[in-house]
Amino acid sequence: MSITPATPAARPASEPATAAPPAASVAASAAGTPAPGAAFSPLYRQIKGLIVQSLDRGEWKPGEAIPSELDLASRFKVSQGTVRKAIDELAAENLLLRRQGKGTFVATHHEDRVRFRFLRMTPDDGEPVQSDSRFLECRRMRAPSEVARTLDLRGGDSVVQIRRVLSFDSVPAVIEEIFLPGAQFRGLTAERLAEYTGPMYGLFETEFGVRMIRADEKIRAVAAADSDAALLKVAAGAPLLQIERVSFTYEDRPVEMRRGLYLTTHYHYRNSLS
Amino acid sequence: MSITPATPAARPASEPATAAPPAASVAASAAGTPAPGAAFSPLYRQIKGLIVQSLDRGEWKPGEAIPSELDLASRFKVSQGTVRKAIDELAAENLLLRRQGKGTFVATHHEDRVRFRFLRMTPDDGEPVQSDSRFLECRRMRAPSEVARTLDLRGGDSVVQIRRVLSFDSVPAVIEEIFLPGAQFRGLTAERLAEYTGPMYGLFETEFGVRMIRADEKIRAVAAADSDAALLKVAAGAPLLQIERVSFTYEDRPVEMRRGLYLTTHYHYRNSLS
DNA sequence: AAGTGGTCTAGACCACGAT
DNA sequence: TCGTGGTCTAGACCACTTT
Repeated sequence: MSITPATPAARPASEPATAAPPAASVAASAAGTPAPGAAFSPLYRQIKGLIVQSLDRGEWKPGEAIPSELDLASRFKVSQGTVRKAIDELAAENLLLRRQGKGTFVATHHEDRVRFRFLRMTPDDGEPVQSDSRFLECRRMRAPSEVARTLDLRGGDSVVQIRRVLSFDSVPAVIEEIFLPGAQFRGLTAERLAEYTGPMYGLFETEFGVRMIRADEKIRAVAAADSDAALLKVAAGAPLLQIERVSFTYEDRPVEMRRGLYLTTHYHYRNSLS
Repeated sequence: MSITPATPAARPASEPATAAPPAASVAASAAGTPAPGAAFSPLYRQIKGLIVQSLDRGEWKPGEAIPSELDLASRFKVSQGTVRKAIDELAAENLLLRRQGKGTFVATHHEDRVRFRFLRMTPDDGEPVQSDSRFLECRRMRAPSEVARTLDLRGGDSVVQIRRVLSFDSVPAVIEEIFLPGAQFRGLTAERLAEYTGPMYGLFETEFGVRMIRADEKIRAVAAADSDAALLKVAAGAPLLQIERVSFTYEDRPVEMRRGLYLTTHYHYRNSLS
């Protein structure tokens, strides 16, 4: 990234009167003479990076509007079209949300549309049901090696371990174990979790400034262990859907590791391939 | 769709000398005066529809290049930018594939990149392994009511039923049952299937002109029935991943219904949420 | 009426691949 | 060298929302 927030477009102060705009050459010079093997980065992608940086450092909060395209264009000293293309990509990645006539907004987990992208369990018949969660555990511990590895922590770093049971219509259907980096979730307690109503990622976002953007999942069918079977009120050995999820925030930094066991007799995991 | 293939851009033959191009008004007039409640459809989306029609009727075959942006622009009597935006969306939906310097190509299941979007089973360690399939059945029958419903067929229409076992490293790991509309798959026999090497969707595409674009899946954990357990060489009741898939071709027409049972002791289903 | 994002055009130039 | 897609700009106008 050769364009810095301080001097957004480090370009030669060319005369604006120039008939043929040296557009692409500006991008090339801004990106510096590309070293052999260095990837060419178009202007709009650099602008995109700057916007992500601003999102990351919380310059605009989830739910808020970001500056208009023309504002950003003048701030970065590029044309509106270039800003537009940067925002287009960010909107396609669901980091931003465009609303014609109103502005462009930072996506938030407090909206259903965002929430259902990360909540894939659906009742076989009928509409989504409100889930209610009972917390079994919420404690701090040194990160187990596997957790440290996937969350990119050092061996001795602390993590928060959460265990909970989710029920649909008062029927227990999900067991979840969650690991979060302790440093980013100071003050997270069982009470905070219990008293909060709404999506968990919403809590992370508003209370701890950590926004989940993307997640990778590994899905398997497993037999219920005795303890899990008891919590879900099924026979030991009953088939359960196991989902291991690693969630990422801006710039692909991992911030959550989650293992869920799902009873799928009346619910299924929906997915779309394309 | 008010622009027809015959008269692509049914616009008033305005003088090209006009300084201020009546671009947007053209789109509006092309779309007709929108009835109250009728959605406004921008020009590039109408162009996109025309391109999809051409793809659908096989004007350009999978793997082939479509005409250049300038060619399409002059064919449709719009600017290159408008064609570009239409193609951008089609590329984002994986119907087309852009290659700088070479052209824009119709996506094909004979490419790995496309194939792995529909093949989500991955070994826990190591790289993807070639699967080999044994066909248990391939016969024609009247569509069962559930199949007829999801494939949008009439009650008495014929379907092809295929049953097969997939093995990784000679270890049986998947049982699949597939239903296809008989009318679109005339001449599909067990022999044709057995002698064909490569992805099944590739066969559908080149032999029957049916291109899979998108699929919806419902995923569950189930206990292995006796017959399935025997095929997979596991104990009855063993947990299996069950995936029900409905695949769609152009214009969202359903063309395949598939039910798979997966042994996930050494493999998992990978997914990315965003 | 003013401000925002959305569409459309036209033209210049760059990066890439084939010739 | 040429043709392809890719980037960038500038300007006009449309659609939607709020004032």
